[in-house]
Amino acid sequence: MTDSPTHSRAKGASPRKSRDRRQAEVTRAAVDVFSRKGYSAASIQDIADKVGVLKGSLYYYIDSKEDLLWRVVEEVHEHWSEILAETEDLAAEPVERIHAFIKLQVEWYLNNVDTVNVFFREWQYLSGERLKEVRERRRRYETVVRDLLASARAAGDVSPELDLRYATRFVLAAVNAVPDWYRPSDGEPVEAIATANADMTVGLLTGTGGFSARAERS
Amino acid sequence: MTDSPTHSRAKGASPRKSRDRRQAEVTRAAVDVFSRKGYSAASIQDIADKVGVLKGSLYYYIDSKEDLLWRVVEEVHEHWSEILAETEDLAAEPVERIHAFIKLQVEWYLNNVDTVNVFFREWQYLSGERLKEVRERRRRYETVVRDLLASARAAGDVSPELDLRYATRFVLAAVNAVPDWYRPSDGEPVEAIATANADMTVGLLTGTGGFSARAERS
Amino acid sequence: MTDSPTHSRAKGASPRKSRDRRQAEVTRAAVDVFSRKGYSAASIQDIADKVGVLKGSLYYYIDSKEDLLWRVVEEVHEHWSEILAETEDLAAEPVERIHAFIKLQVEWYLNNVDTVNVFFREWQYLSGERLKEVRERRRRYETVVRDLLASARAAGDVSPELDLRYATRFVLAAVNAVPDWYRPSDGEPVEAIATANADMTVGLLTGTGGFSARAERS
Amino acid sequence: MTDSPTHSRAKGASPRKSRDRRQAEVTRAAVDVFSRKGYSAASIQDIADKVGVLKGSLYYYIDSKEDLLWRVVEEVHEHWSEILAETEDLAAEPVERIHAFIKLQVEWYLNNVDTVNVFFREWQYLSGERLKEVRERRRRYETVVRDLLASARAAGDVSPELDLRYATRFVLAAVNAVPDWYRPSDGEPVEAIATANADMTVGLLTGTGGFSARAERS
DNA sequence: CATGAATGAGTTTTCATTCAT
DNA sequence: CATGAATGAAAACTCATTCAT
Repeated sequence: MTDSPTHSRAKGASPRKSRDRRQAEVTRAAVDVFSRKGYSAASIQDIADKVGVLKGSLYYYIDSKEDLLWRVVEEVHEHWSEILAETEDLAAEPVERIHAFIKLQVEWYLNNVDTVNVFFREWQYLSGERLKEVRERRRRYETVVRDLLASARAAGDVSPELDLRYATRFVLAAVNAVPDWYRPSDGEPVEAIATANADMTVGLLTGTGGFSARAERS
Repeated sequence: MTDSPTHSRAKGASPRKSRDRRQAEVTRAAVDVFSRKGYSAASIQDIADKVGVLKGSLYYYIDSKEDLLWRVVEEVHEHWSEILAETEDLAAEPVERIHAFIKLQVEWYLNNVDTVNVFFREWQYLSGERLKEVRERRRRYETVVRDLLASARAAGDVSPELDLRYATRFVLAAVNAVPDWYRPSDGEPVEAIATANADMTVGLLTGTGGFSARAERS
Repeated sequence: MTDSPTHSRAKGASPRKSRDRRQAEVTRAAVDVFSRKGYSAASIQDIADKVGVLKGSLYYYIDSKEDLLWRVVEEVHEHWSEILAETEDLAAEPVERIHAFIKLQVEWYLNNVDTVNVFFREWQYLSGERLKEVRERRRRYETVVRDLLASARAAGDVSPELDLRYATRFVLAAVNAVPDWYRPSDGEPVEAIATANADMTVGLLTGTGGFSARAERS
Repeated sequence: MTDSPTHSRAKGASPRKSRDRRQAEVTRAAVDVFSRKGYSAASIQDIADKVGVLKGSLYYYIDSKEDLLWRVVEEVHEHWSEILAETEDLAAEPVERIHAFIKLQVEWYLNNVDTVNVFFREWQYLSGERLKEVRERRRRYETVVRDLLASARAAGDVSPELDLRYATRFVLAAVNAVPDWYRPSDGEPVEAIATANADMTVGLLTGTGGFSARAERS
């Protein structure tokens, strides 16, 4: 009821920081549990166990289970904002921008496999305003990618007959599918995978090479 | 439509048939509910409501909730068996067999979007022996596809440097992703999508064409 | 709806007899299941399985689950009536009548272990009038046994200080406990056990011998 | 009655103690309900009602219904361990040790009639490892009793012809049967019953007296 | 007689959430 | 901040019983 911050901060960081650290810890635990069990099947208990506090104590950091999912989703949203901005800021030919985009995207996805997997598999369990927001973000994200492709087409780098709808789906599928089969234990360097993927996809779009070429390049 | 094989049943189908019909009805309801809510979040109640019986009555047709998921999974397994057999029986060049395989696969996936989606999203919720079996089936399925690609490589239709692991994943990702974005309401004919997909993927593998070429062919 | 007994009796016994046979079969199955699982834990399904009919079909032979328990109880009741009558009819000294009673009782109990076990363990699950009747029968049974002991005391065969309440309980405990540890597979002849038990108990009452003497006699 | 060991708890006991008290309360309720309805027929609801909490709340204290039964069983197991140790520690003649054992046993059984009744009637509903453990404990318990009798025989206190198997069963039956007919409301002092039972059984074994003698001694 | 199908009330168990201390 | 305790709604599943055919 009465908060005396000075008293409780004898040693260690500020309470603000400590709280943030806890928050992050909780989110990380949620990502881990959700990615292994799935959002619906996971229980608050599982996450509390992972964090090492009692179930009830979690509610100091969250308002609801959905909250936890929302944070995961927000992480991806934020990343999307950044990557789209970065890509747009790039002073380069459309095709190169596309290549950069794919590479960055795959790289981040691979470095955050669990987060990404939870995002793609579970976002539909959000409700109300939040559900609407994910839908909207996804729509915008797709639009940006489509625009990217459109500008490449306008620049004459890809066939003028390219069906944008198909191509967009294809590019996104190629990127999104990666965390589905990626196993960190395989030891393949993230960067190599990302480059290979970008090379290949761009080669596909421009007609300068497909699979057969991939090996030679990498 | 209903044939009464014996004279012993004036009206109504044989109990055997009626039961089978019910069973199928229940499975269909399960596919529908699971695909909309996800296996974990779906309740037996939901399915009973859909079928129009009481919750408890469902258990006349099933042994457990997992049973329902299992049936969905089995449908896909059976289809896989068939399609792999069909593909192998095909007296044709490897590349053509690959093309046929992809086309058949995409076609069936699109005609059974919900079933396929439930399969790919929820199979992990199976337990025990069943879980093992899906894993095993998936492994075998992948092996067959890889062998298909290998024979195309051996026949000289694709670059000898093709990395089979990558290529297999890629082909499967392309095929599996389709039901993810397909909306029957879009009105695109299933066959066209399937052909386009097969054309494109084969083009990719053989290096004879990528996206730019797709539009020209179709 | 229409019963045509003549039609269905082409071969085999009269429908009446066939029905009785079925009834007995059902009761036997019930005894078996109840004695292994306990009345509450046993399901009608278990019994139907054992008989080899569908659950619903059982209800042609019974009105309720309790019915089945009741039949088992009645079997014991009938046996009690018989044995008590037999004992009373015996023209012999009280002590000999007691001896005969115990021997007969143990013998029958051992030949009907399951029935007896179900009776003693489950009678309390009866309800209403039936519950009252078992209580009453048990009371009467005990009274008769007590009277038997009383007459032995009156005849001077046992100490005049014998506490009838104790002695009755003791005799009954000795008799009732037998089916608890008896295993038919042990191969001990029923009659030997019964005689030993009777000898011992009578020896105890009359003070002419206890355990040490048992071995010598048998 | 409640001691507050530290000053940190103005009112109410320590959480540890309070929890233990609740646990005990729950177990007591279970004993009561199980002994009246039988384990299978009793419902978690019944027990929750008795404790005065909601059904779901019970699961804060237990893991499953079987858990409750297990606690009852454990109580008896622990008592057995103690009584067997006490008996073995006794520096006395075998016969006296037997007498002491029976007296202690009957006394405890009578002071814990419900617990004991639940134990003997319901232990078979345990499953898995627990079921095995009860069986093993029962076996060991019987072995110890048999050894007790064997040493009495070796000491020459009982007939060398005593059949140990019979005698063990008999002694146990006599002891175990007591809670079956004991009604606390009858007002008979527990100690008197225990002594009488021990006297009688020992008398039987040694041949120094049976029923007739009991009354004189008590 | 027997079956297949359904019912509906009840069972055990889980779980997100709350809140006084 | 954290805990212990409780809540209450909902989940999966069971089962005695009924009944039209």
